[in-house]
Amino acid sequence: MRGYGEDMGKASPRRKRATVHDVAMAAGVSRGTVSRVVNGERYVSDEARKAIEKAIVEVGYVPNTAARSLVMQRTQAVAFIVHEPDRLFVEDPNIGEILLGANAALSDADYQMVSLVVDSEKDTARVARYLQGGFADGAVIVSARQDDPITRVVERLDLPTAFVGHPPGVTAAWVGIDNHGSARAISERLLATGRSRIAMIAAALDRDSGVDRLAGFREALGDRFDPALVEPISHYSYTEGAAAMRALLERAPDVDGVFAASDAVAAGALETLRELGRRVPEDVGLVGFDDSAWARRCQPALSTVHQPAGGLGRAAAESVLAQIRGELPELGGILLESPVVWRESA
Amino acid sequence: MRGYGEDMGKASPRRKRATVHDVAMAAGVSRGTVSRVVNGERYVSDEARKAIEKAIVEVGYVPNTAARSLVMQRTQAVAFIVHEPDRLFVEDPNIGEILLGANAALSDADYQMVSLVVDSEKDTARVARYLQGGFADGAVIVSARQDDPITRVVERLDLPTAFVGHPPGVTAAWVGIDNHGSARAISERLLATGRSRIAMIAAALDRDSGVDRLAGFREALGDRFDPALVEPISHYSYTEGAAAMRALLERAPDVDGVFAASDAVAAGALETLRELGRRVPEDVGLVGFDDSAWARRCQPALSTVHQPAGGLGRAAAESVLAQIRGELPELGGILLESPVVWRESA
DNA sequence: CCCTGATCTGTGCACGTTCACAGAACCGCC
DNA sequence: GGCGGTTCTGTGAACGTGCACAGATCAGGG
Repeated sequence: MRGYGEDMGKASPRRKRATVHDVAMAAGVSRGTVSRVVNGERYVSDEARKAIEKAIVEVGYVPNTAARSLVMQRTQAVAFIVHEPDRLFVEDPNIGEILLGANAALSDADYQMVSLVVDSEKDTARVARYLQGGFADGAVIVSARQDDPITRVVERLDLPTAFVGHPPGVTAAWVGIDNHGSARAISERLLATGRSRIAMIAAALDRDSGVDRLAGFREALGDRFDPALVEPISHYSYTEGAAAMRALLERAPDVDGVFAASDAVAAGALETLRELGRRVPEDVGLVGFDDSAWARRCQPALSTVHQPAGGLGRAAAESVLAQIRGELPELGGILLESPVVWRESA
Repeated sequence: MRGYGEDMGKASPRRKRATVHDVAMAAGVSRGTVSRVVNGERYVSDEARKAIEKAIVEVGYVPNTAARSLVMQRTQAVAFIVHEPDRLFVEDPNIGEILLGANAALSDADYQMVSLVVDSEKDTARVARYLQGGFADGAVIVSARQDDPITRVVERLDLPTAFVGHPPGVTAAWVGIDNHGSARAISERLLATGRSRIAMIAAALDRDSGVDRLAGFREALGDRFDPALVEPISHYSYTEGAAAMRALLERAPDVDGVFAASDAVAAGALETLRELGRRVPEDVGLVGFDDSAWARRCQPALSTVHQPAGGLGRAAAESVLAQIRGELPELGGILLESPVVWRESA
């Protein structure tokens, strides 16, 4: 099947892509005019426009993104950076929804989303290099830690950025929910149902969300706050939640209310409670946080705080887009509503 | 810290990035030599190499990706395309793991992963345009449907591609599991535990996975297969699973075994069984498919088929990378092991 | 008849990189 | 000293696009 002497053999491994020049040739005009049509500018005669539009479909022209972004100094792409241990990325239902929300906002604005999972240090270097390579016009960053190298890179490049959640010490734009207030609200209602020995399984205290939820809990309980009834765990995970509940019951068998820092944690706790024969909500009231799929599927369904995950992603992406347009980011961040949802578990 | 009136005003909005030229100036050599150092070629004197390496960190040089991909005709990026209704993307635990597996393989090869969620028709057009724009050197495609426009675009561009799952009529590379064989295996063991009225909740019959699982079930049951005991649903979802189980029990109250097409479906079915007072596994044996987080957390834990989701993503990505290197894709696809896992539910 | 302004079109340059090529410097050897 | 080979370096393309600029054409008015 190798072609004969006809210069370029037929069935070449990959057909050369048509350029703006080919379109110009086919339409009998110059590159500049084609460029004007493609970018929808004024000052093009109807005749030329029609000929060019016809030529475009004929030769199958699609603009070369690399060339365009080289000359335009922008890529029409925004990075979605999630900084989590791999496992959690899968487990945490919020991240998927945040991703979809951000993706929707970016799609609407005709931007691409490049998602980067950074876990190991090697990944950190790779992502930093990538961002410095100028491959993205902005970044949405999820669950950054304190003193995060990625955060530093982004700040140094002063790339349009929005964080989901509010990493301490960062001045960039962020969107989030009022973890403190919501935690207080759900803890207060737990109190109002007549519980007296209320514990908390506090997770992710290296993150603002974890710290704030604990603070809200503490504030709600006031004098009745007992440090011995706080069980800290490292991640928002089911298994750690189950273990923490077990530890808590050993230490204080008389607990009658538990605020778990997330629905996954609550689901784990619920499992332990069931194993140890405690009825929920009769013996122990249990509440979670996130309003994820867990909450609705637990038996009994969890009372929890509704987290507008999709909205967070969308808002963060929109903030990045606004900054790309040259607008200044909102100072102090954006807070989205996160109402308490009451179900059967408390 | 701001400089004085030296031409370029102080605090300029964005500092111009250093180019290969700046490095050459600083090191007192030419562009070509810098390029050779950056790309690790031979024929560079130690002296020049040292001076250039020093200059690179001094001026903070990072290669411009757009310029490089323009001249190299490749982007060092692979698209990860997931074609699902948004909700399912979040619910389906496999997709997250597939994504991570693919991401890991691509990272190892120093490729970027661009993830594209296509749901609406608008998204289809956008993604097609994106791929035609030459922004990716290859594509991993998850859960394509029959007669998928994206599939057609990819074929037309003859872009290095690998599918996760085996869309009918597609000749490109794919990786998957033996849905047929695994479904048969788990159905046979269900039979072996002495069940006689065995039903199946069959999902996603517009996809190869759904069709194959049903076929495997049918083959295992042989003469005992009863079409009236097959309840079809459209997606692998919890809620549909719950509803299907209800319908099944109304139609045939004496079922004593159920093969649900996925763990999520099984979890829904389990919920219904519990509500209607059937004990699992005593009254009804129940098995799922996927070995997702659902399976371990159900009460009782589900017997199921282990699906190596991360491995599928990794294998698909590696196939794409191989094709980019110019190797021919494996004909007939790659099958990964998917062993049956026995737990308490059957 | 020329000038002014509006509309439309073509051309050269720049973006930052890689690659092919030409040439310089050095070595050892006849 | 000349010569072939190896090692090293600089230079001019090219990749495909957008943009600034210079012209071209045309209409209308003094």
